[in-house]
Amino acid sequence: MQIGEAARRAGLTVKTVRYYANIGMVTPRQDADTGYRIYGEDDVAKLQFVGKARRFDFSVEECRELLGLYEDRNRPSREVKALTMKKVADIDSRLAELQSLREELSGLAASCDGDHRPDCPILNALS
Amino acid sequence: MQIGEAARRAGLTVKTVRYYANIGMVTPRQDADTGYRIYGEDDVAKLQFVGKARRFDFSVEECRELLGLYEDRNRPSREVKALTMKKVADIDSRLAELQSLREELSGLAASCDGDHRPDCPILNALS
DNA sequence: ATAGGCCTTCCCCCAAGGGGAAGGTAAAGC
DNA sequence: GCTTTACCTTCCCCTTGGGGGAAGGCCTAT
Repeated sequence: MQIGEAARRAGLTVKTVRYYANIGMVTPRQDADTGYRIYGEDDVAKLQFVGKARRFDFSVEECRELLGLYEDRNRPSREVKALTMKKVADIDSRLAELQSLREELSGLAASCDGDHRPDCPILNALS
Repeated sequence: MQIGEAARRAGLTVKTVRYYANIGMVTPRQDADTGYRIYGEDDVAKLQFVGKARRFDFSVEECRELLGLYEDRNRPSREVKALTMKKVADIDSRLAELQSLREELSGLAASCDGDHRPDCPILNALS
C-alpha cells in the first residue's frame, strides 16, 4: 500500500511516517518506477507500535530501541522492563518538579489580590 | 558593566543574555566604539526577573509580558494574577497527563516478569 | 611582542515533525 | 485526447530556547 493508507491505518500523519522512513526507523521498500514508498502489513504493525510507544512518551530513540527488542524473538523481557521503569522514573522526577512548581505558583497567586491596584506580590517575588 | 558580569550577577549564561538582547527582551545600550553591550543595574534587575520567571516555567513570550507588567507602575495586579493562574492551569493539565501515563506504564512494568525469557506483556501491549 | 581574557557576529545543531512549494503519476470524467 | 483530482516525491524553512564553536576585534599584563 502507499504511504497515505499506511499512515491512516497507523493513526499517524504522512509527514510523520515519511520522517520515520528518513531516520531509518520504519523503512518501506521503494517502487523503482515511481519512487513511491510501498508499505506492507509488517510495516504498518511497526508504525502502530511506534505510534503507541510515542504516545507513552518514549522518545524516538527509545522507540527505536523498543522496536529492536520487539523484533528480536529472543530478547529477555528484562531489557524491556528496564527501559519502561527508567521511563517511569523520568516521569516521576518530572512530576515532582511540576508539583513543586505548582505549589509555588499557586501560593503566589493566592497572595495576590488580583484587583485594579498595581500592588502585586507575584511581581515582587520575581524581582 | 559588560555582558559577562551582568550574566554572572543574573545567574544566566552569556549566550542567554545575548539571546535576550537579540529578541528585544532586555536591551542594553551599546558602546559606539567597541560595539560591546553595556548593562546597567536596571538591566541586571530585569535579567534576574526574567531568570526567575523562566525557572517558574513561564515561556519567553510570557516573560516578555510579565516584564511589561513589571515595568508598568500602574498595571492592575489582576493581569499578573490571571497570567499566573493560567500557568497553574497549564501545569495542572500537564500533571494529569503525566500521572495517567505513569499509571499505565507502571502497570505494564508490573505485569512483566523482567527475566531472561522473551515473553513480554509490555511489548504485547504496544503491538 | 605576545599571551590571556574579554567581547563581537555568524553559522550550524538539538526534537519531532509541520507547512508549503514545485513537480511527477495514476485514475476518473468529459 | 484533455483536464481535474488525488495521490505521491524531494526540498527548504519554521518551531523553543538557547549551546557550541569559528573567526576576529579589544584591552591589559608580562
